[in-house]
Amino acid sequence: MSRDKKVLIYEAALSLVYENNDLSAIKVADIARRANIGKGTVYEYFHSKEQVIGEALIYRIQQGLQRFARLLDEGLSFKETYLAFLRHYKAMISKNRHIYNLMTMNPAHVAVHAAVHAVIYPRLRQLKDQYFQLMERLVARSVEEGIIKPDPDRFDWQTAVLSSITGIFLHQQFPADFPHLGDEEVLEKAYSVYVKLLS
Amino acid sequence: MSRDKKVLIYEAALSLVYENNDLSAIKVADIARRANIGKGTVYEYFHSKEQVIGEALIYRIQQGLQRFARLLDEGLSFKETYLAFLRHYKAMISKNRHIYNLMTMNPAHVAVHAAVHAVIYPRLRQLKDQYFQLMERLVARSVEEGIIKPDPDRFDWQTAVLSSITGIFLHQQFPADFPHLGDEEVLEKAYSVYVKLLS
Amino acid sequence: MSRDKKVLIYEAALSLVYENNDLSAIKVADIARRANIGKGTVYEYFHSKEQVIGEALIYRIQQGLQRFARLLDEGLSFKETYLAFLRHYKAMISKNRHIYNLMTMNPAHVAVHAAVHAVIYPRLRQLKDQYFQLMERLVARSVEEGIIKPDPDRFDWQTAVLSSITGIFLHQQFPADFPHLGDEEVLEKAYSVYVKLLS
Amino acid sequence: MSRDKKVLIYEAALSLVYENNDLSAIKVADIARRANIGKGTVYEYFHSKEQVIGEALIYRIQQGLQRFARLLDEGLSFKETYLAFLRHYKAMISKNRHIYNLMTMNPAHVAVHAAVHAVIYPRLRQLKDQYFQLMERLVARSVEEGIIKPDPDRFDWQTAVLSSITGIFLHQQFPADFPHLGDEEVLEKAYSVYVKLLS
DNA sequence: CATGAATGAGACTTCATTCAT
DNA sequence: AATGAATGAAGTCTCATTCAT
Repeated sequence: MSRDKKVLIYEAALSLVYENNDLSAIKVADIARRANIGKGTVYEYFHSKEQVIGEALIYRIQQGLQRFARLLDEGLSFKETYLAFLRHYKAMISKNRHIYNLMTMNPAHVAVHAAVHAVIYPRLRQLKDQYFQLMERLVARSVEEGIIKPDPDRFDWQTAVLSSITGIFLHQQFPADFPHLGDEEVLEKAYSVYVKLLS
Repeated sequence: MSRDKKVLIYEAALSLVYENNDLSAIKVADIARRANIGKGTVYEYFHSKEQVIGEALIYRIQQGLQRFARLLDEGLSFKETYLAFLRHYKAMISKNRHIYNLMTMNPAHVAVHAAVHAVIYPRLRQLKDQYFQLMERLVARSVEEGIIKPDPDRFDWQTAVLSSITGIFLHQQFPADFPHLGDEEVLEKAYSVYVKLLS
Repeated sequence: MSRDKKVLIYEAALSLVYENNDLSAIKVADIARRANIGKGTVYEYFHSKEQVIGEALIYRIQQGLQRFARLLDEGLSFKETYLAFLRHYKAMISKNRHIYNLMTMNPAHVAVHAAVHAVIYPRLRQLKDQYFQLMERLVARSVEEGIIKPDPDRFDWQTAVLSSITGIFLHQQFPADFPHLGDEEVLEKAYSVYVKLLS
Repeated sequence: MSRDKKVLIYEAALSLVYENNDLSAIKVADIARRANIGKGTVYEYFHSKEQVIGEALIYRIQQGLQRFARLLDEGLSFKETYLAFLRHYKAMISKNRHIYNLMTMNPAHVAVHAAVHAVIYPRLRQLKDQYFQLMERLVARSVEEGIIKPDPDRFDWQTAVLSSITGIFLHQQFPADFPHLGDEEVLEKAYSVYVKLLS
């Protein structure tokens, strides 16, 4: 019961995260209203607003990891898997714009409220490791299929994956700059970035 | 005199942006204290806190653009110029961690307070165009020097540049993951990402 | 429950209106303290300070109208009713001096803060109409009793009533100027003003 | 020189009093701008904002008294003088509406900021006496001309004069209620109120 | 368990007043 | 004498959190 209610609150908080683009603009009252519960009830399950949002973000990341793990188990080819992975990223990015926009222009932009960060940080490191472990399985598959050279450097393949994602971001953020490029073409390009960097 | 005082306030605000990692956590009182002026003085020069922070960010971006433009005029080789550009980025990123950290793990993270964004947005587009125009000059130089293939696609070279930066980010954020890589090696790798993607 | 708390706040605000003689000098903190509630609670029931004060004034006017209506239903003679009406006015005036004082000396004096006025205005017109409708009933009674001429002009009887009130004001404001006049004599004079103007 | 500058500031303040309908909404910066002088200059001539506004009001009242005195010396008939007096009142009222509107509906409305009042009060009493002395001369003339009964009671003639003014107010505030009445007719009615009450 | 009314700390912003020029 | 940049006290309003029901 307690588990369900927590998830209900997570989903409410996340839907607001997607809409607001600024974590500190999210109010406890909003979360409660979105979840159709009383404001006080939120505090039956969490100590603070920051804990709600922080845990909600972690919850979403974990979902992404599970989905990624399931995708890896489907036995698809590397390319199919990689494209599915990128498509998922694309979908997530589209829920919350502005991110890339500001980031590339000036690194002096900001990610999360310090208090939320304090909640997330201890578990984020571990989630990141899980994430890259899954990614490593995917990379291994591309080696097995002979698509890239064997035994790529850890830094190189991580850069390669992030570069693929970067292309996706770029297209998503400034579609008007690339009228000649359709969604599928961008995915192909992103795939080819990976291949080029690791061949 | 108005100009000097505004710059004083910009610098105070930016120093807090670097420290705080969350724009809405910055208080006008902090900015004033940091600038060694009274709270009310801030409002002699700006209409709102959001305007202060928004314009301060734009000010910093413009500084970066000027610096980039000067760098391009120094007549260095492409590689020297590109590495200098990446070094500058690296320095800026180091002032404000967390950005990449959260962004790559989950795009459901957030950039700026809506009110700040409203101040920035109208001018950001234009600054981005200037930025990419300068970048285009740099790319052209790499073509002239025969380092990459002629006439690269707009999307491809933008992706290539951003991928170089991505590698820098990665190393900066998780140095512990790459104990074998020194700063200069990472810059070389970032350079080679650009070359590989556009050859 | 919302209703009771609103009335509590109205009464607190009105007691301050009576004391302060300047609406914009009233602070939300004062209202809250007077009502024995927290500052924030005021904002649970009202959007702004101006709304509190504006609605409180309307509330008091409505009370006066209800009282007036009840008085009319008591079946007293015209003179008894009219004197009771004037006595009530007198009591209200005594709560807030200065009004007449300044008004008659120079019309360049001011009534209410613009923001309060914006709250009041839309409903004030309607309340005024109710007020004059009740007054019309009273006037009709004086006709029935043969005290004044039938079918008095609207402007004339309104002027007559206000002139009665004016006498009351005058006595209230400058009692030292009229040491020979007791309260009841003034009421008699005010009554006779009405009769003289409409006979 | 000092005198001229003070008058300049008085006029600026008064023009704002007429516009604002709420004394505490008037800012020193506004007064200075309106007078085309620096904000600091205001404080060369006055100790506080309240002193500026308070003295400006007194200045205007004194002007009215002088004008009234001059009018009395013109040797016009009582009726001509009385109508001229009422016309002047009418003109002043029209500069600042809302006054009557609120006053008659609820005496719980407010006149002036307490601090302004403190400036005005000591001199207002004396001005009022001057005002009623002039008025007494006017009343005496109506006796001489045989328009009213000799030796009217002080309270009665003050009430009569104020009742005349009340009619003017009424018409000014709610012109839509009296479409059948023109400006001159109202003045005639106001005159006749005086006559009826004192005959 | 669930609620939401009540709270008050804390942030933004205004503006009368000062004072160095 | 005149100025207006600088100031900070003071006031409005928000919202996370509590707690009695």
